[in-house]
Amino acid sequence: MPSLDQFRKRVLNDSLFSPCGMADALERLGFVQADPIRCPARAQDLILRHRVKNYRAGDLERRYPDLDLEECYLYAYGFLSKDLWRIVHPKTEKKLTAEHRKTLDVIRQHGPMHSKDLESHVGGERVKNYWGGFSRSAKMAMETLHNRGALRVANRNNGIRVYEVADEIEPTRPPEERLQEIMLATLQAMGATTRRFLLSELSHFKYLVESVADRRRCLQRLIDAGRIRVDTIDEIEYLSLDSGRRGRMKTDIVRILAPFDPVVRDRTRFEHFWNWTYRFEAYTPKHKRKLGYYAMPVLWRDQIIGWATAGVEAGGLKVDFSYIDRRPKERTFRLAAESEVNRLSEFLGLDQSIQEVTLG
DNA sequence: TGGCGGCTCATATGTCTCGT
DNA sequence: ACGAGACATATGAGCCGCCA
Repeated sequence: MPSLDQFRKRVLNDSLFSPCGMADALERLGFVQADPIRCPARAQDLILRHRVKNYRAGDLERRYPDLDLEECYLYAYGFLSKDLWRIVHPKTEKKLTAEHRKTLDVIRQHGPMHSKDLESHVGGERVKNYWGGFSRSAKMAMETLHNRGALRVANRNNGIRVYEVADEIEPTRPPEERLQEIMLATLQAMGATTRRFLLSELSHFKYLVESVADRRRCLQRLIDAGRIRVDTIDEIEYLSLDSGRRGRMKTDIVRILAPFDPVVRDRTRFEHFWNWTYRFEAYTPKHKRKLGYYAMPVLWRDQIIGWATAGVEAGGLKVDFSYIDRRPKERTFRLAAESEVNRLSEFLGLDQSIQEVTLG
């Protein structure tokens, strides 16, 4: 069995592969989580900039229509291949309501549509949304139909979805196999994780396999068949896919990671790896925050040493670093941190001459 | 026409309780 | 002990309408 140190390096290496072309990176990840908060950029962009050569904020949104991608809920909302999308869908066979059928007809007639344009056809009352705020009913209908697989996101306009009618999908494989494919894809995207985390992340796939016990058995069969590898580190059992690639960890690199980066997402694994509790506090009340609205973990070599917050002020990037323990003393750290801030600035298309960095 | 207020869109995690 | 489900929580950007 590998030591914690070896295992952590392997997980980082697998996830933070050398930057390549967009299509290759998307294939290697298989899924990229989306989040709309821009502080300083959307989660999908922050995730991809470490893995795609010369990535600029917004590239995924711009290239989405050509990349044969879909937006869909896997273990979270995000971007995935059409193949994987066809495994997630179709969902339950429940009949659509009259309102939903009408919505679908209108979009079929008019082609790709913005929820604003739909309002004139099906009305747009103000209704309570899933988040407790308010949305227009036309928008809600589109969201429901998208979730059911009847609509797809054609593209985004300034981050706002434009929907079109999706091709009807026939279930090609038995539900147990579909769930197993979803499990493998999730492991590929997230990297090593525990049975418990994987099963809880995928618990909404009840429409494929109803009971927890059966879902657990689906997972066990993958392990027994040797398709999932098991490592026990400090008595914690981790499941992962064997990528077969053994690159060497790039040395002397500082990386500012998104709150939903695959390296960060499993908070329990994060805690085990670095013995520090990271929290995403955008949705915690201001007075209870400890790290900040959108604190991003900072990886130095293979250690998480603290967090950074970033924002744009007067056209320039402003980054503040904070440390769990203390700032690494080496000069190489300062250079690497400055170089990461420059990369972030370039990715955002900002003027580097008005940049402000507080290294702490 | 410039500025401002207000609304909408985008979406997440963490914690608690209750039932098995 | 664990899973399900309810509930609470935030803010930047863009757009529209209104008024000075």
